Amino acid sequence: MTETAPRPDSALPDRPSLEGLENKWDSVWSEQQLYAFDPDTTRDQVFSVDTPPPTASGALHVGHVFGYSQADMIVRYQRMRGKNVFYPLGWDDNGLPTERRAQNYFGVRCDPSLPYVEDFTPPQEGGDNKSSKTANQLPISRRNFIELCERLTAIDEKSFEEVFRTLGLSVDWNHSYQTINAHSRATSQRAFLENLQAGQAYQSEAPTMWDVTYRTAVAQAEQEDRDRDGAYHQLGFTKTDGTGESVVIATTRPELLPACVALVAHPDDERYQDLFGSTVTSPLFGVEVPVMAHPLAQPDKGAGIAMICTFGDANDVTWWRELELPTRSVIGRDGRFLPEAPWISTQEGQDRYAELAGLTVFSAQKRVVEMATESGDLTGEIEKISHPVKFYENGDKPLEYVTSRQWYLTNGGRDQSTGGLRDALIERGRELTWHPPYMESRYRNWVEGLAGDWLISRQRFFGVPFPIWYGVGADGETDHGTVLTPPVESLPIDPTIDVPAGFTADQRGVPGGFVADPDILDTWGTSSLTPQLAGGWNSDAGDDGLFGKVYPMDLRPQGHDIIRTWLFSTIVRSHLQQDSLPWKHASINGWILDPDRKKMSKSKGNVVTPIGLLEQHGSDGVRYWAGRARQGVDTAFDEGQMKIGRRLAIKILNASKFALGFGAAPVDPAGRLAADPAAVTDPLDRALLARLAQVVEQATVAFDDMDYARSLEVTEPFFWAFCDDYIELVKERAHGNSASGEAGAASARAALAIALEVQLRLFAPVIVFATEEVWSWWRGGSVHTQSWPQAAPLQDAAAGQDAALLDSVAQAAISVRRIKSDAKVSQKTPILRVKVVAPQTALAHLEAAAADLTALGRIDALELVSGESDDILTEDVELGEPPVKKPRATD
RNA sequence: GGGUCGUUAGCUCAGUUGGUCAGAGCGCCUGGUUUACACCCAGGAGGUCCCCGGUUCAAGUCCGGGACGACCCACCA
Repeated sequence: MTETAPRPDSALPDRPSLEGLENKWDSVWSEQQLYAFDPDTTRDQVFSVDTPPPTASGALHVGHVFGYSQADMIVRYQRMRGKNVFYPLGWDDNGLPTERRAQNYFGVRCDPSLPYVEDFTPPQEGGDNKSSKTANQLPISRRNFIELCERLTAIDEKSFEEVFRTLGLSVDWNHSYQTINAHSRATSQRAFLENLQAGQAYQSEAPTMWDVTYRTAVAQAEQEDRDRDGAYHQLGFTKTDGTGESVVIATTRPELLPACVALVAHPDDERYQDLFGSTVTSPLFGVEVPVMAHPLAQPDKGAGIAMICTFGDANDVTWWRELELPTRSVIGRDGRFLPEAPWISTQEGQDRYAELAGLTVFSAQKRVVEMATESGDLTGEIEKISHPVKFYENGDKPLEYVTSRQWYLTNGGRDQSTGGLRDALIERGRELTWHPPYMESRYRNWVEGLAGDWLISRQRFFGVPFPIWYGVGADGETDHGTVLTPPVESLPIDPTIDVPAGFTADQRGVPGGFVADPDILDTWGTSSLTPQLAGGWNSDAGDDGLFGKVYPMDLRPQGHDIIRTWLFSTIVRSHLQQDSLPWKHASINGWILDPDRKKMSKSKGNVVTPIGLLEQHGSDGVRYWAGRARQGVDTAFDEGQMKIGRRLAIKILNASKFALGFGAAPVDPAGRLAADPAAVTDPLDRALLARLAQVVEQATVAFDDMDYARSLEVTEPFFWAFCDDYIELVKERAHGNSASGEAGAASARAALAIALEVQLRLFAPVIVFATEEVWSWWRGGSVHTQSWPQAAPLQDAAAGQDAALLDSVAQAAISVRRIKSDAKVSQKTPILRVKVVAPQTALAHLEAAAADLTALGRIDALELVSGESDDILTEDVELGEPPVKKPRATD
């Protein structure tokens, strides 16, 4: 690019302003395709970013703005370092949030039994209230429902993109993707089929955590604990040795009494030694169950002896499996008691169970307690407690264990052997470079604590269907052992519509035919593949294809709250699929806390929507707030910081206008700097460039470690000193009003141009709009595609001048200014005479810059003398008359 | 119960490998209509660096113990 001299003053705006810069520059960047990935490239030239796609359903959170801004700073730095940046941003529109939003927005709900309706018009559009009551929603077919979901996500994604553009994210929108579109569905299905073939995906009929509201299985990563009130109920079981003695157990789930399959105590518990191997009968239902020993039983909990039911909690599952107990399920998929309990052999027991059939868990508990109170089997006090209960993170009823056939993907939870999958995944965590490094331990903790493989099937509608069918036997029963798969070329498929090879549509569901797997994949089952989705693994995977040029990605930016979910599941998929890490670096951003140090979240009603902030403080102001926060550190929501950022952006505009207004600087023949370094002859000017070289070095070291905050932290104070001290000092000289004449003016103008241009580059990753605006006043192209500044040319221009000169002069300036502040007179007041006392080293500096210092202080007679103190002091001051004040316009 | 992070000025936070590290901004106080900027400028006051030990010539900084706060995980009979 050819260097251009600063344009004449007329090119500079009279009153520069931040208003409207976002729209102005977003349009230009978009039109010029400034952030477009260049496909003609090799992997080593590329810096690729795998951003977790946001869920476009619902409100955009200020946390998005925070984290995405930070990632964008790292990306912009890499672009300026000459990398060919691959920075797509997709939309995670696959899954439950979209379903729920579509239900509210259109006033519908999915009923898969209904037929598809052509040209369907939903009962409402734009609803957002609490019309989610099922009764008010129109039931529609699955296909109609999915069409509405897709319509809604298109609307939402458009508005999100507007916000991100306004924020100044340097995303290549040409490479945007959706996790529910055909390419993503095909990719997800192909990955699953390959997992299936490799034995990494398997089906199993087992007790799983089940949400009775959504009627779907729920994976470990989607569960959370909530404190709920409960109570210990003491129930007496009767010994069968003829003594009629009772064994009292304590339970918080008395309603599960009919599902009891055994009692269990610790093998070393002396109180129960005689009972092990014997049997007891349950109260109310009279079912005979064995008393068994197992080390998991805790002598100090409850009564020290527990009833095992199928299933109340994770211990029940363990005991049931390890003690090889029968299954007696009482709770159905709708959370209500099942109609029959055939293992109950007494008529009295059957009559009592009949009262429970069809009841919810809550009602059944009430009824069982009543019955046990009447019969006298409930003994002692009911002890109320508060205890943690597992919930689906989106649900409002406790999870229940339900036995069902589900699909699992290996994730190390069951392979804890040395050198097994779990170890391999922990090792992947070590390979990844974490920013900040301590975040790795969160990953490791989670992997080490996994209780089982990844349950990836969901009994929902809007999502990626399992691309499989099962054979139907001659008896009409589904044969889950016969899994029929489609060829990869046919993906994506919907097995409820498409037909497996070798069958015809009329064989669906008939003996000897086939039946579709009715489930969809966990939304993480697709969103864990974002590097593959964005990188074109399933469409452009050859050595010369896109995937070979961008994968593994360089950077994964995300919040620490989704390390255990998104980050982990993505590592699992890449490990299984590509035998590699999905990315080299993970940059982990913190959370936004409200002023009370609580996490900001929708449910707490303290969420601030970002668009208003961007308008009020300017995108540069908001980005500055994000840029001051370090990676991984939870950060207070602080509009004060945004105001400071806005002030900085305005200052950049004003200072630039001023620095460029002194007239044209000599052109650098070598073209490496904004002006001719040979013209920089004044010691003060050289000291400025020497200091700036140090700043460039520090900022570069910081950014190489992805530490945008540190870079900003060294750049910002330099800039303020540049404005308040340096510019003030050289003002007169730059105008040519100095004894040094034209040579002195040329030196100042060159130094101003060089320093300003370098600072614009240093600020560009953070303050994207104001820097671009200034750049456009006098330079060609965009600041965002310039190279990151280098220290060496600045050092050369400084010609060995010690940067400390700048500090000495700044200190002297403070002393001189203090004279007038203390005297409470205007800084314009002349100083007739002053003696400045400085240590020997500083004295030489002051002598070199004496002319600029006298201009700054309006000093007539300046005497520089050597002193003992380390400080720079003033003596023998004689102030002149303050300038005449103009009379005020009023009063 | 296990793990991780934090505690520095009224507030929000920097303080690399122990040696100008007692810092910045905001807020506060005192001044200034200074032709780049009143969305400004100049000057100033403010701190037992959570506590207790230890290592060292020297400790916000390293080690041990503790307190408080935040988050993740586990426990749910």
